[in-house]
Amino acid sequence: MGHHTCCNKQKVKRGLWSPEEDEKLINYISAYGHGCWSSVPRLAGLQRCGKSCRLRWINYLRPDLKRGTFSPQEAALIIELHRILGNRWSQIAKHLPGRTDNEVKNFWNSSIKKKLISDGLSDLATFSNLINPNVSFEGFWSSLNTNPNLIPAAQQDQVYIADPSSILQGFNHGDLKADQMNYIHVNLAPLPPPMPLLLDTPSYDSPSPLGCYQPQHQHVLKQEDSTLSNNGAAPPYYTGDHHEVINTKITLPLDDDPLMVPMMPKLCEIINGSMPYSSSVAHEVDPFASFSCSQSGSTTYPLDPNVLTNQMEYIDAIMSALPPSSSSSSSSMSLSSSLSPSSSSQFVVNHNLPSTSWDP
DNA sequence: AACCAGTACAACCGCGTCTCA
DNA sequence: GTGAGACGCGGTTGTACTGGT
Repeated sequence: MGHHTCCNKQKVKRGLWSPEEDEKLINYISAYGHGCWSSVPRLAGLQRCGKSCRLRWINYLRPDLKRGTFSPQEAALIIELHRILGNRWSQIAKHLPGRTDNEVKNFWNSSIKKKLISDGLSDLATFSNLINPNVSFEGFWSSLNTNPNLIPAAQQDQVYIADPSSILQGFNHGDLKADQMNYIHVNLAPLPPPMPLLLDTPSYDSPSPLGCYQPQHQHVLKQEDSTLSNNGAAPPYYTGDHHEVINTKITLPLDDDPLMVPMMPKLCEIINGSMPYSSSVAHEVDPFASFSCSQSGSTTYPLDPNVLTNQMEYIDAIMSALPPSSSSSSSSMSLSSSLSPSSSSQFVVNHNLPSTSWDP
């Protein structure tokens, strides 16, 4: 248990930051930028190590932070992203504008994790309850049985796949990180045929190295702060108070990240039928629709494979489908506003989503 | 009022990765 | 190619706060 190398050189203060220290740091970075963090404390007149300054700035003082409690939509998004990405908090936080990895991690450990454990249910079940607390796990699960695109109910006990990697190879999707294998029994249970690549879809960009196709202008994004860039990949940054999303196309960070799980069929896709079975009509997918359709709603399952060909698009779809958050500066857009002019929804779902409140 | 347990979250730490001389 | 320093990430700890007794 030692200190940072930069802290060994001089006596540094530790512990909570005082308002005066905050002010010094804000003033310095506002005027000069942080540059080399190791030199920031000296130049800013702080008795702190550079690492501590960096952390304080990133997690607390940065002006684009949202702060405040997490909205139900953000909570649901975190749960779903965690299901996909595991404990990669920085990756998760990139999809929650104004939130830091530390904040997301703390929220997970203090609230969500506890709730999942106390409920004694899988994250899947709890997620469905979060989205629509009026739908029981049994009801949610029964909706799986009534989806004509799924395997017969009698086979749904066979959710465990001894060697999921062989299944993934069938999708030509590469490797999985070990901790993500835990989810495969959920994600791949009702396994469809391999997803065909759509090589000549005009609305899609050139293929990524993984063979995925990236939709252009599915969302309109603005990267507001170049310092937040992710090696050129542009996570969805939004324009602060205006809840407005402007500019550019989706890019995928999959290229440089061998740990990123490529296109697995997701439970939501399976449930709402967005798996590759037929149809050439493109449609938008509401990943949450399946969580709210099990009881009284009339549901037509979409059958089109043209969407969600990888997990990042899947995440984007989740974010698009989330209703505007009352407390958030909007990581989420309304579904309608996220629809591209050329693609209209081809499926009918009675959402009947009650307003939910996050009550850990 | 005092104590205690639980909670939230700020901050620290170690380690892996990156950059550059 | 290599080593040192910087950076970034995830796990963990420490502390302030809150509510119950």
